[in-house]
Amino acid sequence: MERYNFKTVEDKWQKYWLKNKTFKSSINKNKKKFYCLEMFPYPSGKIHMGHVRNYTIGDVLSRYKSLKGNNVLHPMGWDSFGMPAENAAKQNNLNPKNWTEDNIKIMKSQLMMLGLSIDWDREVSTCSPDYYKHQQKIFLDLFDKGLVYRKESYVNWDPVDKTVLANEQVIDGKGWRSGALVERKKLNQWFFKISHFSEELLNDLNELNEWPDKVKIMQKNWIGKSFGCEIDFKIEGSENVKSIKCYTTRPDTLFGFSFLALSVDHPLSKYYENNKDFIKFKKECSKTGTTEESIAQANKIGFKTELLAINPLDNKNKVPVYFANFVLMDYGFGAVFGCPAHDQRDFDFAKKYNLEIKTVVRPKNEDANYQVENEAYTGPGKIINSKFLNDLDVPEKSISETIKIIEEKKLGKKKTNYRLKDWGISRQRYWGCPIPIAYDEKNNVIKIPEKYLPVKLPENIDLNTSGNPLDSQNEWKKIVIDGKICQRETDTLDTFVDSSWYFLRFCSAQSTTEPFEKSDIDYWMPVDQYIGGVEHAILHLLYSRFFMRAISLDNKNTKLKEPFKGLFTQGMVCHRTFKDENNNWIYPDDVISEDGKNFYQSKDPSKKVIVGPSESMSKSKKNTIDPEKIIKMYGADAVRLFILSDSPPEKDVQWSDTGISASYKFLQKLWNLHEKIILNKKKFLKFDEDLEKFTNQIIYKINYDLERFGFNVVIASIHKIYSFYNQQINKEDWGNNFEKNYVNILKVLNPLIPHFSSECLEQLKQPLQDIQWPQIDQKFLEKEVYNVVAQINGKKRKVFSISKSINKETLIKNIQKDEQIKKYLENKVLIKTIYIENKLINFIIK
RNA sequence: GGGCGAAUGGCGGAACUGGUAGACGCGCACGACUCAAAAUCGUGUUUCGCAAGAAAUGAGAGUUCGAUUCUCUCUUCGCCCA
Repeated sequence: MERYNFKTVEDKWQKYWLKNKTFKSSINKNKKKFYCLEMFPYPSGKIHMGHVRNYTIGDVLSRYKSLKGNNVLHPMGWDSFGMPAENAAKQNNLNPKNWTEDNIKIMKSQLMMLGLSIDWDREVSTCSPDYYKHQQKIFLDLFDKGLVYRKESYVNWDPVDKTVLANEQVIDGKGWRSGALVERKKLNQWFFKISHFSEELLNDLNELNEWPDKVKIMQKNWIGKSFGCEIDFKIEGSENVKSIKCYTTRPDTLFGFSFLALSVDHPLSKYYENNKDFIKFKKECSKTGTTEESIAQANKIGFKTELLAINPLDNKNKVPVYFANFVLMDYGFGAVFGCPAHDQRDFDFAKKYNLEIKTVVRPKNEDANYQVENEAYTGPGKIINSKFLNDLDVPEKSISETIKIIEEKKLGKKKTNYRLKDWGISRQRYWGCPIPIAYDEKNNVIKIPEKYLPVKLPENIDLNTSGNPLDSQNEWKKIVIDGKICQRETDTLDTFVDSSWYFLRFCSAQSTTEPFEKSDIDYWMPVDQYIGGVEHAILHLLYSRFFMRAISLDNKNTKLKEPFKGLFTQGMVCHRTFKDENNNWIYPDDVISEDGKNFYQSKDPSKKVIVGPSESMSKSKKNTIDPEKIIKMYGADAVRLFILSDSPPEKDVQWSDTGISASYKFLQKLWNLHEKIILNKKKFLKFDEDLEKFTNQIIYKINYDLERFGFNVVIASIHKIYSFYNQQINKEDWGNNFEKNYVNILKVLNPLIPHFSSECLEQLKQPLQDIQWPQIDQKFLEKEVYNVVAQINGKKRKVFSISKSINKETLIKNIQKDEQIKKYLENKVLIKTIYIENKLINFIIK
């Protein structure tokens, strides 16, 4: 017998699949299609275990669906624009394009090593002009539909690096690279009008019944629909201003009104442009970041104006008007009324400026003398101190009743508001898709005509300039359109744009003229199963849903709205963390242990290593395991088996060395079993019913578990298969149905350990084209003997093997006569007998 | 602070719509093979108890003949949002 040599076997089949284009997909209307997509990777250098898990899940599913007779589309590409390339290029004096392309080469070869069933003919890379020229077309299409616009907006500005920072590059209010305090700076920027679809994006979540509820709830909260009311506040104390419009979700707290706060960008700010104190205040405000979180955490500051706002429900109630740093121009009208007792921000602000804090809501368990003290009360209760609003239930009645009154008195009107803001897509970066726009001498916006597309990135570029490197590309910026000399837009598109339609491109990856073709997306879309990390639950998925709608809007060819029919979010891959005495992280590779309890540095075994908790693998904590190294050591099938075996796929999995080696050993055992089977020369005479039953039942179970993503349970079943068959081959007579059943088992193994399965099937002279999932014979699924549990007062006392044919009365009688049961029943009164067919009998006695 | 979810042996986890808790794997123990070790194979392995048996699914209550599963309260942890 030979040992299983995974190297030669895996290499052989990977070459075979590539050469035969086994996974090439094309439209076949006679077959049910299945579009399986995993979130494509950013080509950062090497694949990590997270990729291995993600793509293994997708691959098992694709192969399984294919065996089930589906026409499977399983493509792969590269999310290859983005900052890491630009940063790496800066540091190492390289070109981002070369850096990216080198990484793609490495990562592609690594994915090949995993034996994935990918149609590589459809490979796309978002940084390739072949891809982004179509994206520019889509941009112009959305522009024509009025879904793209330009406006002044704030960015995070690093005053030292003189560059715009993404939110995640701002750490504790400082630039991640320079450490400088980040400022808010206004720039003219491009936006997608995602808000046009707010209501639809929210409502249609209800139709996504193959999405995890968790993700739908997150999206719902992100869209943040709220009902409220816009109110006109009359203003005293100024010639210029007669009223200010506010939006509020809590009109019921109007009697607690003690100030009105405006955003520094509110139109009224123009009257204070020459006020030195205001200028100073505005500058102070610019130090607050642009995220909601940073604004919430920032110290609340205000600039008091001479204006007074009048409470629309109580003319005698006149309060000061402030400009305040916590009010955003993007939300409502950039003006809020302050009710300190029932809003924590307002409370903080009122405390600081000594404003009145008037309690108008009491919790249900307090009386009307209740007073808010150390913090705002935002919970439910009843209205107090509010004249005609008193005693209304908060929030059920109070808000709607107040709005009714406000509308009757014509003081304002009901309004729906969304937290979802339009999507800012301008990035002041080089390594992204150029925005196909230019400006003429009068700064008018000019679309770049289609014949000039793609707008390609210039290749020779100095990245070590401050700000956007494209700004200094004077030659590139110049373009003549219809005889007019124009300047190109130098901002590039947010990389989330690239990933918002790549699933469409995969359907027509080869089309040179169109981003995608009607016949292709009619057949392939939507994605039947999308698989990826939960970290993309909001932005990427929401943007893709927006894109599908934006493209479909007024489009004769497609009306599709939801790109992803099914969504699965997998958990992370975790590993223990290690540190040395000086609190430096250490790679698992540099750690040794003999007993699994005490750990030492492999370079210097006298030095102890401190073991930390298991956390998701990350480069910064150095708790990573290199997949390529592991594949080379144990083989792809073993890695696939392990990554699926230890935890359910939606939960985190712990990487363990003993786990992967167990998978490797198990494959050896399977191989030994296979060798014994094919070397056996025995004649098979009789039909073996036990074998037939076992095989049918286990395949039925595996099928059921695969459908529900229970991969870890599937692998438990495979272990059972091994034990069963290993016992079978020690029998004298194997049964004439042995090979048939064994071949079926090998087919079932194919999605999970494809190299191994293909090799075994080939040795048994099985055809390798169009392998079909075995047909289950229902008659072998039925059990003839059941285990029936006998309980006394709900407590298990004995288990009986009962044949199916026996009737209820006889069964109960027989069990009552049983020695062990009898002793419990003696001298007791039998009150009730509960009988569940083929499962249990419960005697209730007293 | 809000939302969502989780908690089961030494460890990862299993248990269909409420019906034998601990499948399967790891680890550990013992045995076989070996001069020995590794590898491999076999047996055992929730806890207490010699046993019969009893207890046990984060804690506490409830519904039920019967609860890991349903309801409520609490604790701890994770994720997302703020």
